[in-house]
Amino acid sequence: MPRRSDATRAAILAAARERFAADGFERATIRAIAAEARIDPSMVMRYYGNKEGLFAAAAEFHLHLPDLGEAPPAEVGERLVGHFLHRWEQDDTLVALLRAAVTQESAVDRIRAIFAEQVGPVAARHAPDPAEAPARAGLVATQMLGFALCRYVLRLQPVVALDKAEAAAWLAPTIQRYLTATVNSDASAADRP
Amino acid sequence: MPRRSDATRAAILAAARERFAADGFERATIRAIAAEARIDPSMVMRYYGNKEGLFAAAAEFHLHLPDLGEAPPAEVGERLVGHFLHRWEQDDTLVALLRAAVTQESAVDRIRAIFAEQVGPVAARHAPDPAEAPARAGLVATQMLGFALCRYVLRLQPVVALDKAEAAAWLAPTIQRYLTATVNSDASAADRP
DNA sequence: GTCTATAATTCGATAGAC
DNA sequence: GTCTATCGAATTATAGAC
Repeated sequence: MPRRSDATRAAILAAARERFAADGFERATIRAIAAEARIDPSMVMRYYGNKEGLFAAAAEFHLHLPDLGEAPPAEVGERLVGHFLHRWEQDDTLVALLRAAVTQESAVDRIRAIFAEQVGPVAARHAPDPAEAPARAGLVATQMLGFALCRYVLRLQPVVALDKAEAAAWLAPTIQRYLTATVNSDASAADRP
Repeated sequence: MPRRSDATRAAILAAARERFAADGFERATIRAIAAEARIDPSMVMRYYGNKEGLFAAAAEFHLHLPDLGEAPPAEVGERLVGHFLHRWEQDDTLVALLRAAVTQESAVDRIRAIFAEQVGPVAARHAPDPAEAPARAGLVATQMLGFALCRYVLRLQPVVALDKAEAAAWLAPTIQRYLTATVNSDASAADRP
């Protein structure tokens, strides 16, 4: 049953995501979050106990990956990259997680879980050997999180300048290889004109 | 001319790199850095003015990339990846930069400069069109910084478990393609068995 | 050069009136 | 549920004795 305070709670979480994403865990103050939500700081404590609890609630995140089980194997990389690029711009949660992960172990745990539970199965479905799924999901993480880091946190100009189609064209073959390539196959494919 | 206090300054910088790398900019306190350097906290202030100045001094970083001008074009990715993997384990500076970049704009500037000034020329030398060098260096940054993030900061188990040879085998073709591939060439090369 | 003492902030968290 | 007032802790930074 919806509580009367649900609107307030939602406003707090939205403000928290915004501040955590923009400033990181340490610099985002409860006072600033409360101000942005136009609410009293003590309400935040009342609802979420402490700053860590607030972050945990704000950093709830699902990739909502589509079912790639029926996708043509050759298009898995492309579809996964497309979904990632789209998902990041829906809200600030992943950027907040990324920024907070530097000092908050709970943020790291969340990111770990996302790739293990949400990307892992995709890797298990498409890897030559399902036992390699964790390693392949990890490699996907290095590229996708690295892209998000450079684009949204570090704001490296050449990376920010890429539009989504360009970014997808560069990243999709990488992800495709991490998910499906046999070790050392195609290791030098890129060299051929 | 070397000052008498140079040994002290070096000890402070080494301790600073260690604490910044382990805890990030906010959580690494001047007190803790001074304690690790076995020196009085006020000395740190005396030498470096403030925490920001200390960080700037500690985050001086050079990749020391070898000259890849004479390298076989097909091996540029492999060599660059090998050098990166080796360089990270020499000291904590890059990890410190990565951790601090979340809240310190000066750390971001440093990272930007590293890729623009140190990786950019490699890209300019080997890209089909030198005008694309910044974009290609940026793509290299997404993968190499993403790998460092997952391995040293987030410590994702499957990524930590890779030994250097395995990591290089996976990453080298990616970097090779970002540096040298014509757009859309080899986009589906990884699909072939 | 080195250390003590402390100023000046800032923030998370709590107590309690209404 | 909401707000005021404030505590207590931690930190950067400074002033000044030795």
